Amino acid sequence: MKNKEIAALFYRIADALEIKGEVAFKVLAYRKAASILEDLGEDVEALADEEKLQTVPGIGSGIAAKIEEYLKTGKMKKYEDALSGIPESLLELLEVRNLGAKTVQLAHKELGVRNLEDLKKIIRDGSLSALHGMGEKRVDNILKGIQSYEKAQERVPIYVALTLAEEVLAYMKDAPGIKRLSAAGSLRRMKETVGDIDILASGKDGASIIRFFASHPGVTRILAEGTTKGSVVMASEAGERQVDLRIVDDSEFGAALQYFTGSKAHNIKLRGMAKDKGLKISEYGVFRGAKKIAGRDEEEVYAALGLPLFPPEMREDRGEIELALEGRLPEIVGYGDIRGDLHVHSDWSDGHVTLSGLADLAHGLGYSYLAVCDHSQAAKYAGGLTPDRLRRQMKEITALNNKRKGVQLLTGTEVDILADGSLDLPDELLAELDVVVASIHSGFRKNVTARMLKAMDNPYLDIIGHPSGRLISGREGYDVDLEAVLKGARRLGKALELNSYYDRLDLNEFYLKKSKDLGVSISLGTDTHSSGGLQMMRFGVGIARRAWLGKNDILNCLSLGQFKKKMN
DNA sequence: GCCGTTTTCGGCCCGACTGTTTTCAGTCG
Repeated sequence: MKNKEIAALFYRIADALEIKGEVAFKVLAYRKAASILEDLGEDVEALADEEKLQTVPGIGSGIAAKIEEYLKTGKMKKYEDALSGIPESLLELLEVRNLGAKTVQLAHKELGVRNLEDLKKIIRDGSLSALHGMGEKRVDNILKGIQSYEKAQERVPIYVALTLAEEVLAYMKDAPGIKRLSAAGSLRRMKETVGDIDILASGKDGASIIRFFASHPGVTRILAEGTTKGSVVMASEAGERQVDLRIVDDSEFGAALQYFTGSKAHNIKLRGMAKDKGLKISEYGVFRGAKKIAGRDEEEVYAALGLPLFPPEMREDRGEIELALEGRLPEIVGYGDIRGDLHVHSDWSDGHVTLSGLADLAHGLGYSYLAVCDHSQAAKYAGGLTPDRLRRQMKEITALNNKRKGVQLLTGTEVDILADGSLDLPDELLAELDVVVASIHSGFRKNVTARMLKAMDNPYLDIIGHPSGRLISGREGYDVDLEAVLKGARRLGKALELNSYYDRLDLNEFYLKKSKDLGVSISLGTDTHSSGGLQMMRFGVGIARRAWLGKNDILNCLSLGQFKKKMN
């Protein structure tokens, strides 16, 4: 797939044009096209082959032609034109906070700045502050921007962000005069990775609330401390994170929450709609002329535009607004709809929790079942189970189930898909298990698609585990044609896993959406190895919601009875 | 550059803050 590659080109064209002072809307159009390509579930090359590029909103004739040119020739003339006279190293300066295109252009033209080192030099020697419109404070702010840029604030996995945010939210409950409090931004939309953490609060005395915020013991640096906005840097599990707090009046909380939750694309579409209706929408409310007609709750804000309250996870401008206008917004799975966990390891292989310990944890979450899926023998590094040991484990599970009420442990395995596509346990044993998850754990580049398809031919296989094999923190994943796997799963009536461990979230939201469209069932499993692992289910559900999955698309929304029937 | 049941031209989301200004440009979210 060349989606990301082409998106990167468009981002750079946008940056270069912006520095050159091109009309803002053109720059915006390139940037929008880039972000659409990045998020596109489909292969841009396939779209181009079918001459369907222009059916994607945001891609018009101009961009489509450039994509086709690049696919055909490996070059894009517009890219070369845009970048001419602009050193590539200049583009990255736009990443520096408090430094925008205008200033970059000025520094480049007047002082010959070509990169970050040049920029630092002209700040040191005072030549930047001598330029028109550049005072001491502006230069000072740019310097601060450089410092934080050099600390490289990359996006972190949702788990890291949510853990930190929930800690801050708990702390902020005791802030003076605080009324309502919520996380916002991509965190609230449950994106798989999060940049800055945005928190919104309502209350009367903004200044003292923000003072309270800034004196949180985990704060390592205060970036801004005003009366409506505070911004700090805090330590987290994955290095430093910026946390922003906004304070609004309680009567504006809904409008502000809607606004700061985004996404940007979703909000822009809403604003356009509002305008067509003669309304204006901002973070302070919905207005007809000077009269405010909504703002207290998000529901009220959406209702003023004739729209239902969208779950935050759906607010991406991927067609949700249009569907809602037709009254066809799908009902998506809720966090409380999960009845069990379908991928859990015990201390029989490489997990740390005993079988009864797992049952206790599941009981605590209100589950009615939990599938014990330890590794099979080929996974020697993980203490995989031989057929004999698995039989013994099955006996112990049965005994445990007879002893206790409430949660049922299901017998299962996460069996390796071997090099030839066969499974690492004999069929007659697989036949006795309640749940068979099959995964690739070795040979990531060797015939993965064919092996998965062959594995699915096995009548006892129920679920393909972590089908793409990617790790969000870095590993690319298998060399696999997921489209073919999806189609195979549909043909053979198999389910695919949404591995809900935060660093996997695999399948990702785009293939989940495709699975839903094809009618392929999805199984949520946390791949738990430790006592905290079962808590990862919320990330899986969050991603499932982002993919618009409903209860009926997910195996573990079934009751125990329904599930067992389906597995037979 | 994109887009269109008022448009194929003329719009394109909105507001705050900051710093630099004599009324506004740049940057950010």
